[in-house]
Amino acid sequence: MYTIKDVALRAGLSQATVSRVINNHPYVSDDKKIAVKNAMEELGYVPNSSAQQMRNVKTKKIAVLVSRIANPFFSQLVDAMEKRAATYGFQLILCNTRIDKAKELEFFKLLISKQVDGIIMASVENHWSVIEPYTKYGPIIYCNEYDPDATVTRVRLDQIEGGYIGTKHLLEKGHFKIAYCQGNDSSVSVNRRKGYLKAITEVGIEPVKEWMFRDVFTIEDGRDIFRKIKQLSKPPTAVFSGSDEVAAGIIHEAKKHSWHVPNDLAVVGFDDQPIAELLDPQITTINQFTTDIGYRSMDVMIEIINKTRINDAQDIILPIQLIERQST
Amino acid sequence: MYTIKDVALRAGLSQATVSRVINNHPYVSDDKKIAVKNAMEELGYVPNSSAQQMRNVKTKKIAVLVSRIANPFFSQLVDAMEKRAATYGFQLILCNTRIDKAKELEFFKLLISKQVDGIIMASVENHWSVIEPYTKYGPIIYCNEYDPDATVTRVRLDQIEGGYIGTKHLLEKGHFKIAYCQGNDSSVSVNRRKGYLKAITEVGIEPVKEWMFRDVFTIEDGRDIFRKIKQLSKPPTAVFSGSDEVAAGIIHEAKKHSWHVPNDLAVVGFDDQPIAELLDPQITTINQFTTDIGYRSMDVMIEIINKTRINDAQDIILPIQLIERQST
DNA sequence: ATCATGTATGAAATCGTTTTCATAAATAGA
DNA sequence: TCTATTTATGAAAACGATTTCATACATGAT
Repeated sequence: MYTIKDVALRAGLSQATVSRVINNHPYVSDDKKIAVKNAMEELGYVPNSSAQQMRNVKTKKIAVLVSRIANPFFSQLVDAMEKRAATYGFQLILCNTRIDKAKELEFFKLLISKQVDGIIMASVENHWSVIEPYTKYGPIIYCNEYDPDATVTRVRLDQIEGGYIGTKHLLEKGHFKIAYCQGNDSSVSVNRRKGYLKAITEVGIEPVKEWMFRDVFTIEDGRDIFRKIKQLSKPPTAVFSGSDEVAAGIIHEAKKHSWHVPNDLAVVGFDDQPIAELLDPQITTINQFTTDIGYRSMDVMIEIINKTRINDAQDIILPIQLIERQST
Repeated sequence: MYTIKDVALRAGLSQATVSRVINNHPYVSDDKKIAVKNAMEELGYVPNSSAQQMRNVKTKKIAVLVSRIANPFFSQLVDAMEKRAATYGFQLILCNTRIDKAKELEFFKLLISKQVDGIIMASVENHWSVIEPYTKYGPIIYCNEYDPDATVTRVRLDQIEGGYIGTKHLLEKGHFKIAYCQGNDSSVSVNRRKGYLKAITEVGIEPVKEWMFRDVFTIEDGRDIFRKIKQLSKPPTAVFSGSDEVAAGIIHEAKKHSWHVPNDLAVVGFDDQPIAELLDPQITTINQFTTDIGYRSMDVMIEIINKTRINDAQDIILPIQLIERQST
């Protein structure tokens, strides 16, 4: 394992000069520059990152918090983030919080101990008041999560609008009994519900408690939802589900019980995942332009790290779009 | 930002004693131990990782190379790896090689510059002879990739068997004209093809060049394959596709062109992804037990890092299983 | 009482870089 | 020609931890 000392020795120069070449500082003559580069090449020398970081060089690492990378929405999002990060020479540290508050907090240690230059929170479990103290250790931004209290940049979609246009679409299709599924009480869910409620109350419909489902995340959860709906004395005729996975579960189970989608039950998904187009019937869904959110969040984070942008309480809102297919 | 010096000052002790408490070394009296812990607590002190790593403390980070995290097989695999890594206090650095040899080599710098304790290669682009020189900088293992030359631990599935049982299944269903799809020439693809060829030649069938498709990865590629098959003067009656995504593309496009699956065209997938169960018809596929490969690889890597296992040319082979559904 | 051993602590060296400071040579301006 | 500035280089300090070395006090055996 070679150090800068070895390179200096081999080039017949001082460590300082080698360091200057590495960080291409001015005032190094061309011949020495070449001598150093040759020595580095010959030894296969790569600077020890820990030593560099001790001198306040950036780690070029960014932690990305997601609840679970196996969720296609997140894996697509992270894929986009990684792609953009790589073009700037940054690495991603993958942090699965698994919807666990304590686990989420643990990851902030990466910032305190200077293992990362910043944190992108693509999922957030804790309230802002508990996250805020960590901001003094480095930049934290929100991605796809919205907390009005958070005094940092929030790259996100208008989830209220998402809930609104999805529900509105069902209303226009003639449905008045619309169920609503959500995961946990994240800002995303809360805002989508606001949109849903806005749409139905606009036309004078009261929300029905039995049609509001919580903690619905997976395909299997979707199947459960269908079974529950089927057992209701007054079942809804449409469901606004929180994701395409849930929608797929509902639709698949409905077919198994010989319900016709959309005639017996209309279903709206969310995310426009590949599966939405493949299922029979194809799923009407809401496109979140995942790749764009990923790119944009990473751009913002890198700008903040490079100090070409300040991290204030600012919303960057990206568009959202209904894609009508066969499930409604 | 507090340092060990601040903690020492506050506790009225030396840095050495504080360090001893952090690394719980023996020979520290209980009262001082408590004093140090209180001081650390009060200041919210977390040791600077770079400084620790300078003294050869482990980084507790492992790089995972995959071709693309958005591929559900990889995101599931990485999810499992992260879960297991977290229980040992390790973080994952996500490296998307995007099937690029140069990009793959870049990631080895993480090892040379001591930013990670080891590398798990869940995809490999370069030949072993170019990877081998990096092994002197730290442990590298293969996961789900098989290179007989590689003199490191390889956690993998018997892909020859996978290709064999999938093809055999089609033969038993009465198909003799079986097409074969693969991605690039990775060890996985090469071995599966061996299994495919073994199965057909066993019953005296000659491989047909027009039925061997390459560079097939995505749902869209699957659709292409169907269109190509449809145009053939002598089309196959069955396809062994490289993944459930490809299978889904083929099946979906076939339905669109009013071909009946499996009567007009039988399709075998690979991976047993969620989609395999949701599609109509459901996809007959081969289960790779992704979670198990992830867990096992991470166990092996951590054992090697902890020096409780040596990293020799050893194969750890996990089982593989055919799941018969409706597409065959 | 004396010596060996085990326990407890701190001063200072160390890890591999970057940066400051000092100094010397080269160039430019008068 | 003389001074001021720019260019070029190296010695040594600094970053924040861990570890070695030295030292001192207890304890126990003789």
